[in-house]
Amino acid sequence: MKAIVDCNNFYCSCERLFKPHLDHQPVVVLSNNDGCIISRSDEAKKLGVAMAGPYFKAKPLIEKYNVATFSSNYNLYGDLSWRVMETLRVLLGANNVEVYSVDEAFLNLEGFEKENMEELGLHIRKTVEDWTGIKVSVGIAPTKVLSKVANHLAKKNKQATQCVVVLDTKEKITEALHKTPVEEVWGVGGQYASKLKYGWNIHTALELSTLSTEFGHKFLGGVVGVRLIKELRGEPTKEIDKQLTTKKMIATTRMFGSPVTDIADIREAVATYTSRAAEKLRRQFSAADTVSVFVVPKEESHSTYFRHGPNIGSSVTLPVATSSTHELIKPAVQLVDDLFEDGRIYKKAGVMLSGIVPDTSIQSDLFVPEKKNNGRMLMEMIDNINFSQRDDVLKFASSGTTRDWKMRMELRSPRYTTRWEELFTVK
DNA sequence: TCTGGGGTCCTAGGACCC
DNA sequence: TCTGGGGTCCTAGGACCC
Repeated sequence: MKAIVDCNNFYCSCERLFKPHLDHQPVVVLSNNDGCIISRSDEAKKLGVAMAGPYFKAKPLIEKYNVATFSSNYNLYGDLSWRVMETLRVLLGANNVEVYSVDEAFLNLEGFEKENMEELGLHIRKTVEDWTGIKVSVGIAPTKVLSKVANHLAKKNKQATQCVVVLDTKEKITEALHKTPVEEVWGVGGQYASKLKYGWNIHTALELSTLSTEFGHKFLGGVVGVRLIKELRGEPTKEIDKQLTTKKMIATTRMFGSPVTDIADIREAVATYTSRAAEKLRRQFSAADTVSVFVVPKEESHSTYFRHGPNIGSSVTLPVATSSTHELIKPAVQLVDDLFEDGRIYKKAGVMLSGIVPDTSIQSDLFVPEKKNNGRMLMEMIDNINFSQRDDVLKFASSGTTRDWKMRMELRSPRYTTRWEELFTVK
């Protein structure tokens, strides 16, 4: 059996942890630049605040009902996420925990099968809440896709289920699938959902599970669709179980806080993003040989639908893969100079690292003199200090200090758990 | 006026090779 | 009169996830 543990309204819960007076009050958390709403408390959902909708559109509703609103505080969320995942690792063993996202983890429950699954689920939920203060929902079923279905049902009816749903018999699975609209199935997005409903009159997960795998192959993304249907039927598929350990691409991209016209600002931003991407690279003990940079100019929008402008990008392949920040910054900034056009207004830039290989087996190049690996120790030292603070305390000079392009974060709460000077005080 | 920032996988089609 | 077939690698684009 497999389980998914999912934090309830994670970012909102993190904010509430230090503001207990907000329990049972509507709360929302905004994306970078305070652009979109990315987390809503149950109360905010009930008021009709739209998920992933732009903040400015929801503002009248938010002000009318006095919804508590926060900018994203990733230092806080990252630290609490780490605590939740550690708790799961203590409970089930690190090998049985697959962190899927900041607020979700899959659990392998083989070896725990003999115990009562319901009890196990309740125990997990209670322990995580006791140790971290974060409420979670648990879905348990034979496959990952079905455990997601179980988790949805747990969240939909928190009172009755106590946030734990187990699908361990054919009858329970059939009933659960019958109650689940097709668009709520993990792996069915907007495109497939409307095709299924309006094209083929498929409305529930149960109906979807009865379709042939050939149908899945033809209309739901090839082998992806085949896996989806099999998993819904309770047949685990190997590919979906494979844990992703090292990333094949690492990106850091941001909208600017305000539009930028000065190449110096873009150079600084790209240098900063490169530092961040290189850190991610070193965290997974990898090196990269390809650096890509893109910029996005601001464009007039005439359509009523929101569209991102085109990315104008370019990339360069280095003779040798590296994970050193300074070796990656140089080509990245060079690419900015190639791409930048005087007189244009830019709203976003990004850096992507690819051609990723393990750091230990970097292919050496005959024509590049072998370097002493003294940069590595420096990098590790910087990473350790910055990680302990969950922020950049140390950075490269090319990242700049003026930061005209930096994000807006007007409503951010204190970094309670990672900064001494922002510790929570008890009166 | 104001719409995030990561990632993944898959397919199709073109270039190129033998 | 006759004009293969199979393989690899790369890129772009589409779909999905949180």
